[in-house]
Amino acid sequence: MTKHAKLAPSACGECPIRHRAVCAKCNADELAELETIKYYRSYEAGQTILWAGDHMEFVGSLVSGVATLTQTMEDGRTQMVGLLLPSDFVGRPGRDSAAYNVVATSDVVMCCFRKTPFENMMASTPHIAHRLLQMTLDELDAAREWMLVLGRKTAREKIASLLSIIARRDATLGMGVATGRVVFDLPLTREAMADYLGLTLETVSRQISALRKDGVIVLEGKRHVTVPDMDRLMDEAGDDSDGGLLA
Amino acid sequence: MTKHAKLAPSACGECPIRHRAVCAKCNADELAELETIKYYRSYEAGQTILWAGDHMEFVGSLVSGVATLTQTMEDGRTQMVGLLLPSDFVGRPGRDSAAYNVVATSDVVMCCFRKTPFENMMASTPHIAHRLLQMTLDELDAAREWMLVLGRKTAREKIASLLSIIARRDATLGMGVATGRVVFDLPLTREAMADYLGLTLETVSRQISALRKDGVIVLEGKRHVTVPDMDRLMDEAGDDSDGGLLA
DNA sequence: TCGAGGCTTTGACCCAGATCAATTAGGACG
DNA sequence: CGTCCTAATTGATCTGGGTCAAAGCCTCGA
Repeated sequence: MTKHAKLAPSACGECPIRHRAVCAKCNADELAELETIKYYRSYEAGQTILWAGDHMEFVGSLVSGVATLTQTMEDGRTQMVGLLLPSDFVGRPGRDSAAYNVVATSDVVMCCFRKTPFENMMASTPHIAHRLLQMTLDELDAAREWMLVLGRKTAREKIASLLSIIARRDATLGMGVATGRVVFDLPLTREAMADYLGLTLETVSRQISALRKDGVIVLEGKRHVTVPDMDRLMDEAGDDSDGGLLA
Repeated sequence: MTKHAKLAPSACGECPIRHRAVCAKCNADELAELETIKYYRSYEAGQTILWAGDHMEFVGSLVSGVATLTQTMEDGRTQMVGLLLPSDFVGRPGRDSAAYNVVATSDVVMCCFRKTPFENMMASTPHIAHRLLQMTLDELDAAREWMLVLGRKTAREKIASLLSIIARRDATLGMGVATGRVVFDLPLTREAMADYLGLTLETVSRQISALRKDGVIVLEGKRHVTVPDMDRLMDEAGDDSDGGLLA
């Protein structure tokens, strides 16, 4: 999907480590140290990267691909609680196990930092600690934003919310704010969307069809989406907010 | 409600500042410094403590009473995204405005620290920064736990989840894990419960009646609840998890 | 003691979204 | 170029929870 190079603008263009997670201020010494504890991992679509409760040996960030955080009840009902897109952070500094299943939705490449050295570094460099706190607060805001979607929005509004979040995210990766015409590929199956939105996949399909019929979106194939008018979509989402979601 | 003194055991019993938020390691110097920037505020039931977007001049923790974090859509639909009970933390270190409305559900006393000095202190004392990160991660886990409740549970399970969380919380304030018989007072109106659970107040009322009829809970008046068998309640909640929620 | 007004409960009915069940695309591959 | 397999669409029907409406029940103040 998204190539590493394509990511750079949204992260930091001036240092060798391109991930927002760690290059808040680009101190050369810290970056050099980070390089020494860095490695890459890749996963295939469908593979579970971490099971809830698993010991975590790294923290890192997505380089390419899409992964989801999911929670499952014994009877099989599942709820996605976060969507990880390139440059998103994976891991819980200071915790030694995963809280949720992390599943690769497409082929995934992740940039990992070994956990203990990373945490030591965090303890000694306040601005990294601060950056992590801010990122965690962002995630918390996003999660709470999503609680409103799950608890109070209709199926149509839920779909529009999800589409506008993905569109916005994709568009701003390129640069600037998403307005007017936006084009992107859905990184999720209908079932994954349903799990995210607390719906069934049939309802997701029906509502997408309805939005298409009403001209809010244009579909080519199953995944390629054109939004002719971003404002219209945001309106359908019943959304005053300006961003949010995405772990 | 809960008196400050009653809180001490759940916080730190060995230092003059009893709030979990800040006494992670009880360094005397830090505590003395905290004392100099500390003050109290109180609010009446129903009063809005902060509006979303408000400038925040303090961070602090609840001493007594109950407050809620709520989000509202233009058409009036509202979703509660967090429940603040005594010892819970209020504020977003490093941010200068509130993300959600904070509303006092009962009369509230809050212990506040002036924001700038508190943040300076945080920047200079890594263990406080670390503690805040851990608390934020707890909140994030709780929020995501709640996403499962909102997205996938039935009305009955939602009610049981809320009751078991409040029961557990109340019981463990006293000490130990909540099992067997548990007694507590509901700190929320039916409407507030509905806003928390993404239901209507009528449905909340009906499901509470149903749980009473089935002997899962016993009610005296509208608010005083006895849970004869905590395991039974957790079972109704469809919950394998062990805690969670509560900002 | 008696209202008045705010919670709460309960009933009757309805509808958005779930469930069950076919069909219909798209690929990937021989 | 078929054919197999999985994702997606579409239809028919059912139901959990919403909506509207009418009592009940505390509490507080006169």
